[in-house]
Amino acid sequence: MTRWLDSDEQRTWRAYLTASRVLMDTLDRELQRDAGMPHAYYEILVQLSEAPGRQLRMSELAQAAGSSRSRLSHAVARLEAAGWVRREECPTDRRGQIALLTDEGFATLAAAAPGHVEGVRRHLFDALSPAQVDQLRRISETLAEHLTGS
Amino acid sequence: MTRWLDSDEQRTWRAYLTASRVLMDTLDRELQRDAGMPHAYYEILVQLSEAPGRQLRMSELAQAAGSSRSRLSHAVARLEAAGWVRREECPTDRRGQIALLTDEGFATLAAAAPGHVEGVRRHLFDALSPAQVDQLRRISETLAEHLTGS
DNA sequence: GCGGTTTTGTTGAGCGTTCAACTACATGGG
DNA sequence: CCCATGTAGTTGAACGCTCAACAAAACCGC
Repeated sequence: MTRWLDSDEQRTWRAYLTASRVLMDTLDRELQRDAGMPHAYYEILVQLSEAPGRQLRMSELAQAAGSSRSRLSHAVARLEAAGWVRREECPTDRRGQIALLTDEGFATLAAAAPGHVEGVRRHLFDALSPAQVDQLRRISETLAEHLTGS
Repeated sequence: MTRWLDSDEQRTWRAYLTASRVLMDTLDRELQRDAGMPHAYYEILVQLSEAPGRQLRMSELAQAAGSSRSRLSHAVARLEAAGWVRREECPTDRRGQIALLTDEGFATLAAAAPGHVEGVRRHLFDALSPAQVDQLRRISETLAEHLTGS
């Protein structure tokens, strides 16, 4: 007994798929072009930059950036090679590693941010009315809660 | 003169990022587990299944599935190896290739569809009110038009 | 404390995507 | 007709992600 989508739902799903794919692809390409990093790496740098002391345990960083531990491990290896992040031992847990945003990493992020924010504004917010922005926020928050809850 | 995001916009953007990432990751993982293919490949099969004669020119298929030509080329190579798609020469354009959904491919798609649709319903539509579904449709359609227009 | 379980983080292989380069064919102006 | 330009599709390398396997340390009940 499959609960198929009615035609309204189908239209919604298709539109959502297209819009989110094109939006993400566009922002990802812009970021790669202008800052030399994919959006996932940008997210990691942002999370670190907002953390106290610009540092986080790998697990917390993974959670914050919405990444798997494995993915983060690979990513931080690259970011470390680029000189944007450093790893340190965790004093309270000998298994732990602390990822730390370097000054160079912070500078790179600061240089990339304006262009990226401009892209988000141009490609997303400029197209929507204030009411729609509000709707999108409620929908997204509901959805995020629903998805992480189950 | 960067037009930064105000705190409402920032909250919206973060929520959107999280929700869409988790939603897509979840559906992708389910599809990989249950049907042995990533969501992008599923999309390709769907597009072929809805095309007249279950076939499309590579370029049209790329457009329909929201894929680059290169990506599609690699993907169809895999789908062909799996026996789900066949390639044929195009009679009217000797550069052209026609991708054709095989019976086996159609059967695989038919087997995968109920589970996937159920996932879309559970993870997306079940969380939203009818009004929100309508809002999401309008937002997505506006966005898709805005993005492909520029 | 001891032994099983959980948690933390890494690793390597396999896969999918991107990008640039390339071939082959079509098209249109002179 | 011919050459320049554009279009269709493929290819290989580099890169990022996923998954399963793993080592090391922490935790916990007894």
